[in-house]
Amino acid sequence: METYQDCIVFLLAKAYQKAHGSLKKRLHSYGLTPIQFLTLAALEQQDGISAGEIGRRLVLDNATLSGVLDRLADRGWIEKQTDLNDKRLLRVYLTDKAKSLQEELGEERDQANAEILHSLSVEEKVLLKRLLRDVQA
Amino acid sequence: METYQDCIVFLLAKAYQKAHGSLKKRLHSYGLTPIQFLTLAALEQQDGISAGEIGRRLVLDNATLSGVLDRLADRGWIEKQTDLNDKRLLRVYLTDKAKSLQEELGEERDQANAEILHSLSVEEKVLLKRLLRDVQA
DNA sequence: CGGCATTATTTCGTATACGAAAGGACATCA
DNA sequence: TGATGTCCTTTCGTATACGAAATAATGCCG
Repeated sequence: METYQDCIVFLLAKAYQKAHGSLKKRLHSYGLTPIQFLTLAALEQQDGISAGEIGRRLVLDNATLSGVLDRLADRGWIEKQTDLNDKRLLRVYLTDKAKSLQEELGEERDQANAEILHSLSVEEKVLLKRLLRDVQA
Repeated sequence: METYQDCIVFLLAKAYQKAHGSLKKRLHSYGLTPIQFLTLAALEQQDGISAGEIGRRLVLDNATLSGVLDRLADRGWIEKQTDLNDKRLLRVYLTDKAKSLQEELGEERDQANAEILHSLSVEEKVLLKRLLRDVQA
């Protein structure tokens, strides 16, 4: 008989739960959540993109992102700015604070990744990432 | 340079997001969410276990489970009953409605699992499940 | 040019998540 | 037996998620 333990939704949920918790702890002292961190990471790749564009890249609902950006702005990580040519667009820019902590945060992310995957071999780590990408696609 | 796309937290989040959405759609006509479904599945393995025991098995926070059980009870899927020998324990029982829909729901779960993993070979499906269990451990 | 579909964002309602505190019940030990 | 500590559950505050409705701005078509 199939049980909930075999359900891929359960397995993914629990693996994500653990991974999320691991990164969350490492970011706690910065006052950032994993999602807020990912939002900053998207902006590091391309600063000034719009809210909608961030949502597309991170596959985040606009409704969710709206609150995330509010909190990031409140705490001085980003600045929101309406595009002058198209006033529908909300452009988002990293602040100096965010830029100066970029490297430190990257190290926390690397350490979290290592911690989460510590029980896997190098080949398994690569394989898992590929399989997860295949599932998403 | 490492990017957010390589971050295991991101990959797990997005794979989970997709899997969760797939099961969610299939359960929608029953008025159940994936978590509520998993809670019923845990009770199918052992009816009458306590709220805390469900939380341990599903690795769900008690605070979360409290609301989940409320909604399941409101909608007639379970019955809550305080243990007479230890009044701290809240024992949870499936209703006839839940039992009668058990098989149907199992089929929805199987179809969701198949849909989520359709791009993987049989070996890859097995492998992914093992890797996810290793990550959790 | 004016009406209207389209696009971008926010707001709302509901449902997880989770740390922490609160509350009641049990157990133990002096 | 009574004080204390522990266990179980709920409540509270905050942060995702997401469908759907609301709002605002743009673009296009007649």
